[in-house]
Amino acid sequence: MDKKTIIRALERIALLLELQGENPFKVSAFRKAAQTLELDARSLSEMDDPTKLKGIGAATGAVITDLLTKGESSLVKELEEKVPQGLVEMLQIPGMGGKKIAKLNKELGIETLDDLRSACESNKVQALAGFGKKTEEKILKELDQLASRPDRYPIWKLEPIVEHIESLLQAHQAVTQASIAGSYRRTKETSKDLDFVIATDQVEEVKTLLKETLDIEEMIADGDTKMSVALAKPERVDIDFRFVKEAEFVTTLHHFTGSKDHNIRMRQLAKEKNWKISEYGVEKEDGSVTTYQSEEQFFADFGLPFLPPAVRENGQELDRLNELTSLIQLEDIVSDLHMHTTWSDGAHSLEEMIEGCIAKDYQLMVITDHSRYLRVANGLTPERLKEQHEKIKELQKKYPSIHLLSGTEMDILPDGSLDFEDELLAELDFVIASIHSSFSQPQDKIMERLYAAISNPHVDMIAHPTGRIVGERPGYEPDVEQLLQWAKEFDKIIELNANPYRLDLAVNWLERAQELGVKIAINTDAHHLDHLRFMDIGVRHAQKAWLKKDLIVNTWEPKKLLSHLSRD
DNA sequence: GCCGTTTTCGGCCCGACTGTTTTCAGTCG
Repeated sequence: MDKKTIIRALERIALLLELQGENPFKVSAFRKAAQTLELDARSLSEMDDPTKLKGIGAATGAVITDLLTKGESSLVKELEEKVPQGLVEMLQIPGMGGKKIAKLNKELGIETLDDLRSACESNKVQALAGFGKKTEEKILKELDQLASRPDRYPIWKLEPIVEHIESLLQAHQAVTQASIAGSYRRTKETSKDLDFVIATDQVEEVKTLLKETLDIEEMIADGDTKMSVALAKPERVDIDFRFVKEAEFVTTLHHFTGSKDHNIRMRQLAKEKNWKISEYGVEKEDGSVTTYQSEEQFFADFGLPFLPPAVRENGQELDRLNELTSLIQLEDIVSDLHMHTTWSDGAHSLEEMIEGCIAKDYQLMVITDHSRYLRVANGLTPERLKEQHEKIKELQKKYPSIHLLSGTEMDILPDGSLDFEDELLAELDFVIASIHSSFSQPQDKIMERLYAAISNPHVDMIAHPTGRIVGERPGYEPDVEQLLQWAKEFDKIIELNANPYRLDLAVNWLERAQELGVKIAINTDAHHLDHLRFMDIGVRHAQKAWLKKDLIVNTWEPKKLLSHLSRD
């Protein structure tokens, strides 16, 4: 019996209880018990008695004991028999929660989505107390859209929408401050919807601007302090706008940035002081309400250092305050080790990329155009690579303020060989190896290719280690644990590719890399000058894994990095 | 269902909006 099975059982119970219309506090007690186990760093065998944990009581403890001794839970079994499977899907319908679903099931015998549709079509639903004509119409409409709507959107699809709306708001005279909030601000790799917090005294004007400018498919809610819309284009994504007074902006931003678990911990902290946090400020013991100029001030009022949005995830960040000083920050980054130019498939010349990196105050950069195998990307032949190497040497004289390194992003070929000879690799300052082809090979073949690269003494780094595209494709699915072990063994760098399409490695693997002490580079893989800004997203992604700056080689002074690279 | 160094009962984070109601329940974040 492993911990995951127990966690899933407790969550399943919570879900089934919810669908029975049970007391929400009872439901959340099972969810909390699941979370208690989840957040405990220990494995099941390392705990003396999981039923003694805070948040686990008689009922949840019995489930755990059941699973440990009998391998199954009688409560799960009982509920599975009692609650029709079809009800679970109904929770995906906006506006439908446990209470309503339970009522539909109890009063009308509805068990499936099809049952629900026909009950609505024959107007049986609007006859129920608490339901009405509008609810019935809405259910029918949502049922039609259910299959076609993705439940989460990847960060790279949302980014242009966020940029557009932020610039729209910032340009409007009635808006004093505006910011994205929610999971997007916390740099989750996917988000369910977008949340904006807007400080203004002229709510109607701002609402009008948004209504007229955005391509809105549906108004979901339209109140004095909140407007919710479903965007039609470029994605059918839901967006919430919260309107507040200037003074309340910071507490509202904090509130809607979340996460929910972070807010719960903050509210508990407030309660210990007899304070109360709401989006409108912090109510002190004497009833006065404090508002803040910045989130730094807000946290400082609780005696806390600033917690970057990216770490405000499960509440445990408040137990890791001593790690914040070593946490990677954008200002720590002094180099970018992976980028392309017009020599292969980049959009800008060597000089333009160099000037772009100088503008970022970098002390070191590596030009890493593709190798010859990647014909679609105009990959460099050995001759052109040598020519580029000479050119970079010349440019170094012209740009003394930054260390220019000559590198390559060399393909690991489908047969496991490398695209360049060792002799040529030995001449380069920095060698990246990566996979761009034959993703569907079996895992052992993929691992054979990766081993050939990582064990080669001239290879310095493996780029985008899994080849995934967030929300789009899983990549070539290597055995990442094994890859990290090899990286440790051969002392090679593993990339965190900061391009929002990739964010490769994912957070859980970055945590594992740090555990093993594997060196990491955060690189933009820029194919365009504008892509150099991805460093920010990459750093925030790294923060989600609590990566310490010492482990990240592009925080290192050029001297330290160069000595590491020339170690052999 | 779980918790308690003011509590073994009465809270549980808190507030906005909608739709159904004539004062509020349910849902959502």
